[in-house]
Amino acid sequence: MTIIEIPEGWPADEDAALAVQQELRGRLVLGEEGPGVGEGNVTGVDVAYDDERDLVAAAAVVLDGRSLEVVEEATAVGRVSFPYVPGLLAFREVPTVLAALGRLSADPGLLVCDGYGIAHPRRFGLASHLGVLTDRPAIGVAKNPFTFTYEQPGASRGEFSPLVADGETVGRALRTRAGVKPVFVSVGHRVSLDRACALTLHLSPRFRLPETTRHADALCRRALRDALSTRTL
DNA sequence: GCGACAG
DNA sequence: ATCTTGTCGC
Repeated sequence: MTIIEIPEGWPADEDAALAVQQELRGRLVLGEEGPGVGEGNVTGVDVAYDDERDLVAAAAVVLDGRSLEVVEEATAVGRVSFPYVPGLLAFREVPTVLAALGRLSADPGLLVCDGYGIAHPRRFGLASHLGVLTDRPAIGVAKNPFTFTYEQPGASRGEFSPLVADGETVGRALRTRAGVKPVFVSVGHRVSLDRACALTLHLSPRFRLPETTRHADALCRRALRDALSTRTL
């Protein structure tokens, strides 16, 4: 199996990463409504790590936007390209995720990321970063509130409350399952917040997390396990 | 200065 | 993210 190399010129430290982030932030497109619910494909992306061996496995799983059936899967294994720094998560995941996406033959359609979009210290989280680099609509569905504040949304599925940063609404705490902790949705690129939430609900008919991220999560763990057993090191 | 902090 | 046993429940 080929191990994805870290790209030439990849930021080597936080200052360099911040500069790249600022530059890419200028290409962010907001104000577009985005794909309709049930329209086209939806692709979940996720990664799993083995810090011990400095490896990261990424998965991209394409689902049919209407039936949520799997259309295609792809994986890639790479070297960890950056330490985990809150606010710079994308620099840790992007090279391998792009490699996995590049191995798809189907149209990825909407990108559904495990993390945040513009709900971010500098309004440019993982979902925005991947959206801009691929120029595709993207949303972020995170499992934790990060540094943001929010009021508990109502207990019924579909209820939500604003996710706030510096007095500004940057996303929503959205209840995808009655009585279960909400997920945290934010716009990534070329999708409105209303649409991002409607899509998230459609993608989460049974469990708290969207089917896209559930599939991607299972696949990247599998890919990492396979990579570790297939090689001698 | 210290603590918190997506994955 | 990952380290980790059993256990309660659909």
